[in-house]
Amino acid sequence: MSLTHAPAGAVRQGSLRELNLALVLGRIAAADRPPSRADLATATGLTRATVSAVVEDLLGGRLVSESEPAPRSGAGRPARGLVLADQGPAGLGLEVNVDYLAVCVVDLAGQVRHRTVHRADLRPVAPADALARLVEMAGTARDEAARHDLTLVGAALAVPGLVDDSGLVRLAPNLGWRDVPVPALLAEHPPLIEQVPGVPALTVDNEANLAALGELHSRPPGPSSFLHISGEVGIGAGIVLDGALFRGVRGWSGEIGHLPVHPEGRPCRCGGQGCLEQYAGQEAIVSAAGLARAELPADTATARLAELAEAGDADALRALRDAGTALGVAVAGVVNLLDLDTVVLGGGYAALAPWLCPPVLAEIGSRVLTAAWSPVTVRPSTLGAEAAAVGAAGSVVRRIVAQPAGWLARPS
Amino acid sequence: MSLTHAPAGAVRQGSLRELNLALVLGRIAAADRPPSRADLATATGLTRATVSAVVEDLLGGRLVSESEPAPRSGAGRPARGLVLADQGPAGLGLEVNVDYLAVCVVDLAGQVRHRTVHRADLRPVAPADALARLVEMAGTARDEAARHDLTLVGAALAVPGLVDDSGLVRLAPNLGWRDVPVPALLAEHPPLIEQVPGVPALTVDNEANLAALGELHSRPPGPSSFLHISGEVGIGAGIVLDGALFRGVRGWSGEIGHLPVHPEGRPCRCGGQGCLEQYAGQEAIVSAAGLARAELPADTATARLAELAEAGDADALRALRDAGTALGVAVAGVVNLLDLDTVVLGGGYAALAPWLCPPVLAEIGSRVLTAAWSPVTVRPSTLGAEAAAVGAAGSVVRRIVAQPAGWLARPS
DNA sequence: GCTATTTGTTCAGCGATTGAATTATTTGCC
DNA sequence: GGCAAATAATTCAATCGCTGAACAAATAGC
Repeated sequence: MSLTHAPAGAVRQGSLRELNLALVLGRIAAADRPPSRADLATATGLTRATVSAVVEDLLGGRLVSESEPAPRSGAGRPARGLVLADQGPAGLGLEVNVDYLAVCVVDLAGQVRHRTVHRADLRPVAPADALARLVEMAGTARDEAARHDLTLVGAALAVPGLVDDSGLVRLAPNLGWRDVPVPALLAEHPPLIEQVPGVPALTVDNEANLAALGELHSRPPGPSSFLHISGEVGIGAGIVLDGALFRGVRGWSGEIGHLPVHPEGRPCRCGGQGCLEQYAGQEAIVSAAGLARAELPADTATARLAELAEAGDADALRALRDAGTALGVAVAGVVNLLDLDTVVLGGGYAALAPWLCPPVLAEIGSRVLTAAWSPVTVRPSTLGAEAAAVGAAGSVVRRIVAQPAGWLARPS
Repeated sequence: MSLTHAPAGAVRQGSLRELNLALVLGRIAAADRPPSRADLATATGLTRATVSAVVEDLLGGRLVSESEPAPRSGAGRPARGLVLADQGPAGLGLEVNVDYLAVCVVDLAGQVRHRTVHRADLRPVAPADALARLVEMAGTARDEAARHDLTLVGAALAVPGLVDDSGLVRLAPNLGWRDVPVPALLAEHPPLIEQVPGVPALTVDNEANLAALGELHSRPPGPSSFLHISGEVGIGAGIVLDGALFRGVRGWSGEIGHLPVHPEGRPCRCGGQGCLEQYAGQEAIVSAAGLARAELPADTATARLAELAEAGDADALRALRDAGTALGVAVAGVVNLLDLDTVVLGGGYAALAPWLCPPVLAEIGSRVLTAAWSPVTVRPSTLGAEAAAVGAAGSVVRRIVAQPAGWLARPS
C-alpha cells in the first residue's frame, strides 16, 4: 500500500547508475548465498549487460569480490559468485554507557572485525574524559582495521540519552550528562576517519535506536518492522518500521520507559506518574526481588537475578513476573498502536527473557485486539550486551551499501 | 537522518522520465503559488530544458494547465504559471459509517468537486444493501464528475473497522460488520471507474487512516508527521510519519482506543481492561455527562454535549475533563514513543476540542520527557465531519500525482 | 566428441538529460 | 520611441547509461 516516494532531488543521468549500483550491491548484501551476475539480473530486472557493467564498477571499487568456490553446480558455464568485500570501507562503532565503554569495527558484510570493551563506572567521569578514553580505544581499533585493509569511513556513537540532530547530547540521565556537545569534544582529537561523500564522519544517536539497528541487520535476517526494547536502568525502545529506524520528528522517539502503566502510581523523575520505568526498570526489578542495590554494575545485578530465578527463588520470580506484566501492558499499547508482530527484548532484558516473555505475552493476548488473528512474537535479542556499538558501526557501513557511489567516487 | 532507500525494482532508462514526471508534478502540487518552468528547474535541480520537456508531457496529458494570470511581475519575459488541472483524473471517496453514508469527488488539486451525505442508521442494514446504496450515490457522483470533465480513476472506501490487505473488512464492531468481502460485493455493480495503471480501482481502508490522510493533504499544508485521532463511538488513530500513513505490518495500526489507561479498570469488549475507549469513547463521555443514551445519531449527542459545556453545565464539563485526562494519558504515551509534535483531534472530538485540549495538554506537559524543550500542539481537525471520505478520494488522486506515468500511458 | 545449457561480454541503437546557444517577451532608461 | 538589460522558454548536438541480440566461454551429459 505504500506509495513509492519519488526521490527528493532531481533524477539526473548519473543518478541512474547510482541507483542501480545501490540496487545491485543491496541484493548482494541481502542474499543468503553469493549470487551470480545472472542471478542479480533476474532478481533486479536489469539486463545481464547492465548488471555486468555495474558489477565491474563495484569490483573496481573493491566493494565486492568474486568468491572462488562456485556457489552451485549444474549444466552450463559455472557462475562466479559475488560477495561483499572483506576489505575496503568499514564502520567504527562507539558506545558510552553507564558502566562501560565499547568500540568495535564492522566491515561491509556486517562482520565484527574488532571489538574492545572497557568496564568502568562512567558516572563520575567528565564527558570530555570519557570521550578521550574512547578515542584512545578507537585509535587502536583504527590500527587494527588498517592491518586488515579496512578503512574507517565513519563513526557512530551510542549514548543512553536524548540526542539532538547536531549531535548534542541533551540529556543522559543515568550517565549524568546534560547538554554535552559531543562533536565539538571529539573534534579536539586527531581524526581517525577517511571522509567519504554521503557518509557523515560522526553521528551520535540513542543507544536503544542503534541497538535496534543492530538487530535489524543481524543474520539471519528477521522481520523488517519490530520493536526493540533495551532494558537498562532506563527503558528505551528502537522502533524499526519497514526496514528503517523511526526517529520521530526530533529524533527523540522510543521513550517507552515513560509510558504510563499505572497513571496514578509511583511518581517518576520525568515528572509523570506510574511510568513503566518505575515498574520494569532494572532498579525496580532488582529492589523488588530484594537484592542489595549496592551492586554497581548493572549486568552483575541482572546475572544474579537470572541465577536466582533459575534456582526458583520466589522473590526473584515474583519481581520478574510483575515487571513482565507492567512491560506487557506497555507493549500491548504499542502493538495496538503500531500493529507490530515482533518484539525483541534487548539489553538487560535479553538475559531475563525466559521469565519476562510469558507475562508479556499474556498481556498482549488479552489486550491486543488483533492478537487473535495473528500472533505476536516476543523474543530475546540475538546480539550480545554491546549491541548498540555493533549497531552503530553497522549503521555506517549500511550507508555505503545504500549509496556506494560516494565511496566509488572518492579520490584515491 | 533517513537513508534514501533505493527503489525496489530496477531503474531503467524510462524510469528516469517517470521519476522526473513525478518530481515536477509533485512540486507543482506542493507549491503555494503557480510556479514557472524556471522556478521548477531551480527547485528540482533539473535543467530548464528537461523541465520544459517534462512539463510538455504533463500538459499533453492534461494533468497540468497554464494559469492565465501571470503569477508575478518584474523585468524580463513574464513567466507562465503552472497549476494542477481542474479536469482530468479525479478520485472517488466513499464512506460507510454508523449513522451516515458519504460520497465525494476530489480533483487533482485536492478540491472537493462533489459531495453527498445520506444520514441513516446503518447498523440494521445488511452490508450488501449499504454498499448498494453507496453505489447508487456514487453513480450520481460519476455523472456529476463527467459534467466537469473529470474522470474517476479509482475509489477508496472508508470503514470504521479493521480491514485486510485484500479489502476484507475483518471487524467493524460499531457497525456490526464481520468478514465482509467488500471488493466482491462491489464487483456485482457496474464499474464506475476508468482503470489506470498504478491506481487500484478500489481500496478499502480504516476510517481513521483515511481521515488522517485527508488532514495531511488539507490546505494550508501542516506538519508531515502527526497523530490524528478520530473520536467516534470507538477511538481510532491515523499515524502519519514523514508524510506517509503508517499502516503497520498488517494494516491494523492506530488502535489507540485500546491503549490501557487504567490497567485494572473497567473491562472492555476487546478483552482487556481499562482501555481508553471506556473512558474517552463517545458513549463513555455521553453517559458520564448524564445524557440520555437513547439519542441515536452520534453527532447529535456530540452537539448536545458541546451546547451543555458551552452553557457551563457542570456534569458535561466534568465528563469532558475526565475524558480529556484519559485521552491525555494515552496521547502522552504515544508522544513519548513516537516523538510527534502535533496531535489532531478529529471526528467527534473536533467539536469538543475546546474542552478536551486543556486536560490533554496538561497530561502531555507532565508526562512527556521532551515537552519542556519542544512543545506539542493539540488542535482540532480542519476538515469537517466527512473527513474520511475526503481523505479517501484524496488518496486516489495523490497516487496520480505520485505516479503520473500511469495516467499518461493510458490508451485514450 | 558433440550437443544442450548456462554464464558473461561485446556492441550498435536509443531514450533522456545536459549545456550552450537561440528565441521570445517584458521592464526600465535615455 | 528606441535600446539595453533581464528573465523565460525552446532548440540542438553531445553524452551517458540501459537494452537487446549476438557471441564467446565453460561445463555436464550422452
